[in-house]
Amino acid sequence: MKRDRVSSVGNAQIAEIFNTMASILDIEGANPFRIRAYRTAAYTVGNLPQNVSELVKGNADLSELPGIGKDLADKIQEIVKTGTLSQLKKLERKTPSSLLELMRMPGLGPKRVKVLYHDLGIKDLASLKSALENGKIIEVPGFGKKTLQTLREQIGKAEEWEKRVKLSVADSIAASMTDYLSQANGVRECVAAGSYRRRKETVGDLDILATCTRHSDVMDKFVHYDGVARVMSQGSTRSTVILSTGLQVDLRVVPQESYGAALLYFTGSKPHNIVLRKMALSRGLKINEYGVFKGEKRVAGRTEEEIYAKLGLPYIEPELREDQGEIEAARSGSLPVLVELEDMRGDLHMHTTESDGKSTLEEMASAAKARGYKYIAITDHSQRLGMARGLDIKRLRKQMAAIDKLNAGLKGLVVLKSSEVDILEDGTLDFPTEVLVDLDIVTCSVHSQFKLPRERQTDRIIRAMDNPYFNILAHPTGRLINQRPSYDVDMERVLRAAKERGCFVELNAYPDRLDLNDVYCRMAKNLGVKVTIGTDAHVTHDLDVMRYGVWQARRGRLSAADVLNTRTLTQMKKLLKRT
DNA sequence: GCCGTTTTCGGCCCGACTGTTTTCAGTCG
Repeated sequence: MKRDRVSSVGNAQIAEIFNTMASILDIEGANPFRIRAYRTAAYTVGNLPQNVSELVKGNADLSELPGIGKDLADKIQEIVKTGTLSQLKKLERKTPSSLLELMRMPGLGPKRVKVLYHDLGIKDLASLKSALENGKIIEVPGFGKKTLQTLREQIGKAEEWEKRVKLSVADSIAASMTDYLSQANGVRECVAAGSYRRRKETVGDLDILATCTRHSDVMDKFVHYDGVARVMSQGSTRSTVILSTGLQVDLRVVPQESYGAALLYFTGSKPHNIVLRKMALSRGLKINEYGVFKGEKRVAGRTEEEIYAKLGLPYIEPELREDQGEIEAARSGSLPVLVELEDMRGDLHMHTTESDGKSTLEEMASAAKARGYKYIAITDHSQRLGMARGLDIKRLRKQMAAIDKLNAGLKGLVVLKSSEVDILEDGTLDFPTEVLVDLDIVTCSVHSQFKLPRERQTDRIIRAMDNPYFNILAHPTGRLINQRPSYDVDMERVLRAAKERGCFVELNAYPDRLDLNDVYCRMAKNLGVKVTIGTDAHVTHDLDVMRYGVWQARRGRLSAADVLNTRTLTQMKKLLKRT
């Protein structure tokens, strides 16, 4: 099958153009629903598990996508064909897109940015800075002393706005804060909601929800938490603080009977909640964070299940709440049963002291056994990766013998012989066939030449898969969250190639990687490629990062059946066989 | 700009807190 791959317009690029359109229209004071339409479209396109460029080429009807009508479908066509949007260019002549950087500033929204631009010609952060210095802004209506104070404080801290922390970081902060707040007087429930509860790979701010008795000091305790650098706002039911790490934390307190409604509301996502609220309205009900109401009367709200039930829906797992088809699936009874940590029977990616790990083969094996695993694969690096003390053939053979010896004395756990084999620049593997044939599993990854053009990088990986001993593509995109972007690769083509050849892709659970991302997990599932969740552990306690991998898999809608290492060893070995 | 078991026009989710005012707009989630 010949595939057209000239397009370079990605979904993210289209989404960004629509978001820019929305913000500019917002500043111009356009119809708010028109603005929302652009944002909705950006969201839809940005989270789509297919490449929109491909859909355009296949003459698909884009207006069938949710929130996309004829007009936006045409605009997508234009962007795919030309890389730009003429209407955006036109708008930018009147309202420069540099104003968007002002909008990102805490306390500045569209209305104020518009006033600053029209009254004082402030069009970016630099001109705002000089205006703050020469005292001009005080003459503008709506800007008082306090606002200026905040702006002066924030202007030099652009890198801190909207800073998102990795899920693992949010996880530990959430644990210590909910622990601390639970000790306040009269606190009943206390949980972290928001994108943390939806297990997004990064978290912008932490949303904590508490229920308590009437005279609780939980709010007071919250603003006096040790790590608080600044109290942004403090009310009786909601407060916001900034921690010294820069993370924003919101605490919301509601009565006991509203717990479910508040949890639902605070977990989001916003688009998910909007759909639920609309559904409620069509049934003559109203949903807010206090409950489901029929007129003045609360008819549900204690639990989330109760609220979904009022809408005729089964419970929807937080990881699915993105308005990406989960509500339709709930309605039709086709929600996936998501994989759980308890489903995991083994871990197929870990290192030992033989390469760059910190624990020995025996230590890794006993730690895995303690976690209830039935099998693990030892995947030390191959010879090319000198930096990580990659094993040459001689050392690998020696390790294989050591594994045989270990297995002979092990009960309940099987250690599989494997290697994390480098994919060389020309797509060949770092070990010859006579070595690969003796391994139980061959895991392969890209550790060099990250800057290859998309076409060549994709071809390189697929050529590697042509090797009949190739089993698993590890950390398929090579990205490090907040540190290094993915190398340029056509993941859809890689996944199709994996499917054709009987290969698997890894969801690397290491918190800095979480690679595959959720969108690619869905793509893999849709294309019928099984995913293996591996920790890439370099020390025994790293085995515990499995839960982040499982969370990511759940966001990717994977069920246990979609995950290779939920299988028994026998079942897995059968699946690994390439015919 | 989207959308339709009430609708092809007239709707479009809902509430808290702040600052600047003096009854509320703007921002945020």
